[in-house]
Order: sequence, then C-alpha cells, then structure tokens
Amino acid sequence: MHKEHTLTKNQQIIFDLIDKSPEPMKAYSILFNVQKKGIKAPLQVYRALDKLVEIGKIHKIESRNAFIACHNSSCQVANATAFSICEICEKVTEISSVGLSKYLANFKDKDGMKYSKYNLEFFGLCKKCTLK
Amino acid sequence: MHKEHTLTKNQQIIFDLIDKSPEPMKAYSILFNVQKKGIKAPLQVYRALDKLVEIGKIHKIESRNAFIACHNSSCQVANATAFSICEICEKVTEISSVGLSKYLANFKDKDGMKYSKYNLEFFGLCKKCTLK
DNA sequence: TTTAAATTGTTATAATATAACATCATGTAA
DNA sequence: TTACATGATGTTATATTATAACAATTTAAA
Ligand SMILES: [Zn+2]
Ligand SMILES: [Zn+2]
Ligand SMILES: [Zn+2]
Ligand SMILES: [Zn+2]
Repeated sequence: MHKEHTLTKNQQIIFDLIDKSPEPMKAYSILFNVQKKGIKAPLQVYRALDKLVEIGKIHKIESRNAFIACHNSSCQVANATAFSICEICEKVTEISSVGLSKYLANFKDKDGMKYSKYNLEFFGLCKKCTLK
Repeated sequence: MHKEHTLTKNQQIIFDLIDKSPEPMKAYSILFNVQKKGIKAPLQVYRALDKLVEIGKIHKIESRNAFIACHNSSCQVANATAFSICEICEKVTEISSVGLSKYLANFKDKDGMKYSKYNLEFFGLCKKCTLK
C-alpha cells in the first residue's frame, strides 16, 4: 500500500491529469494540458513527475517516455513495476501478478546478487488488436 | 543464436565501438567517437543503432538511453532481454538465466495474454559498490 | 520563532531523436 | 544487360525530452 503523501498544488494538478488519462501521458503533453492552470514551464512538470514517481503515485514507461498512474497496491513505492504494452495501439496496462512479483523479487543472478528494484515491460498485441 | 547479418560499413564501425566499450554508450558519445571515421550526423548513428538493435547485435538500456553489445546467445533477436544496473557506478550487465527467460517467455497475464517480447531492468548495487 | 528543507517560478540550454529529401549501392528479374 | 526495387547513405533542419542555475516562497520541524 502506498504511504500517504499530501500532494502539493502542482503535484496534485499533474497527478489528476495523468490519473484521468486512459493512456500514458508524455511530459510536454502534460505541460500543454496544465498551462491554463498556471504551470508554464517544463521544469515545473518534470519536478512534479519526479516526485510522483518517487512516491509511487505514477510510473514512467521507460520505452515510451510516458507516465501512467499507479493502480496497483502491490508495487511498493515504484520499486517493482511490470507493464504490458500493445505494439499497435500503444495501450499500456500495469500488470498485477503476485506470482510474477514474487518471482522477480526473489530473483538472484549468477553471482547471487539480489536486486532492490526492477522494471519489466512486455510487448505484444492487446485483445482488441489481436482480433483485427 | 543470432542469424548472421553482414553489417554495412557504418553499422560495423558503430558496432565495433559499442562492443569494445566496457559500459553502455550513448548515441552522442558514439557520434563523437566515430566522427574521425566519417560519420558526421546523428541520423547516421541512429540508423545504425536501430538496425543493430533490430538484428539483436546490441540492446538499448531504456532507463539510460544507452546501448550495449549483446553477449548472450539466448536473447533471440532482441526479443527477450534482461539487465542488471548498478545505481551507483552505472555498471550494466546482461543477465543470462534460463530459468528467468523461461519464466518470462511463458508468463501469461490475467486475460491469458502471452507476450512476444519483453525487457527487464533490475536495479541495485554491484558487488564492488556493495563493499564500499 | 528560528531555521532547515522542500517547493516554486523563471530563463536558458543540454541531450536525445526524427523529418524530409537527394543520392548511391546492391541484388534480382525480365 | 538493363530496368527496377530495396536498402543504405549523406545532409540540413527541426522536433522532442530533460536539466542547469539561481532567486523567491512556502512548509514543517526543532
Ligand atoms: Zn503501480
Ligand atoms: Zn492494441
Ligand atoms: Zn542479448
Ligand atoms: Zn556499482
């Protein structure tokens, strides 16, 4: 479960926008959409994004340079994330699988190294795009 | 195993550079390093990088916007990649684990969707940095 | 209340990546 | 061999993503 953080004004504006969006949002698209609320510069957006990622309210989809709200109580403060990405329509879904997160949290490499954090992105076709 | 491709001149120059590098290389650092060999523009670099990624000779480390040569015969043409990344020294290692790749290749989400491709990035401290 | 830490606002700039178009090389089919 | 398709190259310009630097303000502890 996420620790509760009181979001600041900018953070709240930007989180609300991302949270309402059905698809991941890019930083400059966010900027465009919040300019009427007084957020005028890229840095204001990036600072809010950094914080929101840090506290686990949103995640960055690295392969797309885009941000999505977290709807998964099991990804502890952004330390363990998994997504499926449709290569046609670009729909992104956060994967919530106890089996997967357990497997990855316990994964040790050859040297016995254990990792504190991971990000996994699966690519394929979503249901809708498979039928086409 | 990788299908053999005959690399073109630019592709070969850029692959050789990345292959020799002990750490992932960024596009503009590559550009700087190959300018004396006649590759002068970003596009020439990005085109070679795209092709090398496509045929599986190199991989992109998405969280770092950097490129590393593949030394793992089991990642079929860039479709299934896993890396460990040290958050202090930024050392990146390609993970070669039959167990992990089998697990991920067979992973199905809630909807029974199977994925054709994935990229996994683990973060933590490498051996050297753990001892410090 | 004082003081440190976090957040904000602002301008400028750095770093990463692609568009558009002309040319050249290579292989394949008529 | 010629004609054609395909892929690779060269080049200029531009789009997209992200951070540096610094001043001012707000917030929350000590
Ligand atoms: Zn999440
Ligand atoms: Zn789709
Ligand atoms: Zn590989
Ligand atoms: Zn390290």
